[in-house]
Formats: sequence, C-alpha cells, structure tokens
Amino acid sequence: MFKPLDPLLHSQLRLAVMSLLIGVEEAEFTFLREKTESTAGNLSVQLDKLEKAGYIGIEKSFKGKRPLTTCKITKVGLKAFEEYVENLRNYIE
Amino acid sequence: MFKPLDPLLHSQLRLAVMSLLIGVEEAEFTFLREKTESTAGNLSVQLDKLEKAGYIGIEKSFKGKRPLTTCKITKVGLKAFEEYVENLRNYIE
DNA sequence: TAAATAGGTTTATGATATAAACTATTTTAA
DNA sequence: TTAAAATAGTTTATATCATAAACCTATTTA
Repeated sequence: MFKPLDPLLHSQLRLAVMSLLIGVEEAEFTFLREKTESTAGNLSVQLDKLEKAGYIGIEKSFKGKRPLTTCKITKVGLKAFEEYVENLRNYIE
Repeated sequence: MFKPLDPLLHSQLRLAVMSLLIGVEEAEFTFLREKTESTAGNLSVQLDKLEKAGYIGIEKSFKGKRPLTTCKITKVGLKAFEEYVENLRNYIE
C-alpha cells in the first residue's frame, strides 16, 4: 500500500533539482540556484548527496575565467525519480 | 514555480496517516498502525504533531476495557493536504 | 588598490524522524 | 492464581538531515 519513499528524493530541494534536471540536457549550478531559490550552501550540499548516490553527474570546468559547475541526471537518477513518483502517488491519490 | 512544501505533511508517515484519514470517517490508532506499518511510538509522536497543527482531531475513549484512540481529519487538515498535493505536483509532473 | 561580486565549499546548529525503552492494563496459560 | 504474554499506547534517546552562516578564492569594478 504505502511503499517507502526514497529518502534521498523525499527532500524539497533535492526533489526540485531532480525535477529541473529531468527537463534539460544539463544545468549550471547558478541556474539551479535561481530556479530553486535556494542558498548556494544548501544547494552545494544537496548536489553532493545526489552525486554520491549516483543520481546526478557533476562536472567542474570554467566559463571564461570563472568556475562552472554543471549537473546532469543519470539513468539511475531518472529511474529512482520515476519510482519515487510512482510510490508517492499511493499517498496522494 | 516550486512552492514550499508544508513540512508537516512532507513526511512519509504523517502523509500516509493523512492519506488514510481522508478516505474514512474516522480511524483507530491500531488501524493506522497496521496500514502504515509503523511502530506505535513513531505513530504516537506523529499523530501528536498533526493534532497540534490542527490537522486531525484525536479522541481517547475505551473499547470494552481497553484504551481506544480515534483520529479524524479536520477541515484545516484537509485543506492543508490538498494544498500540499497541489504544490507537490509542480515537482513531479 | 580597495571594495564588491561571482561561484562556490565547509561548518555549525537546530529540527526531525525513528526506534527503543517504558507504563499500565488485560488476557491467557500452567 | 499467578506468571507470562499481549494490548494499547507514551516518553525518551539518538542519529540523521536540511538549512543557513561563515568562509574561501578569484575576478571585476569604482
């Protein structure tokens, strides 16, 4: 009936990040920060967790002379997200 | 875009409880415990929080000689749940 | 060249979810 | 008839987590 909800995704900010990443090829740190209206510190921590779980990939490079962090959802992440949503539906429908 | 999710509802067990209470006139503690597969301690704590927020009403009585705790969703609780679900949709659709 | 901005990371803390331990009563088994 | 187990919870302890504050380094601007 109520399947457990992946604690990594059952978090407002991480869920928002995953939601954003599903719609795009890849996204920059600042883009995610603006869209989620989060602080940089919080976003940084949550991105780390998603990366460690293998849900997203993070690439660090430079845009001109400034550091650039680019995020991309992985197959594992996409699958986890879909399963989370599927499970969540039992709670809200 | 991403509206904040009511922290009181963005919790697996409390959400499950509210989900159950929406479907019924009222529900006993033991019913909720079985359906959610939670421990009694956890359930007790979460019911308290829902009650303190005014999302549910709790009545204590007796069934025969044994204590009986009965829970019921309130109008405030129903509205909060509906708003939560509405906000959540932005994250998962 | 001092101050502000950009693009983050690390650290501190307060809140939260959860289970373990506990209470009180009732039923069952020996 | 009393010891043990079950019922129906509550209280307490803990470990984790989300979050923002503080911090860092390089770059741009006044």
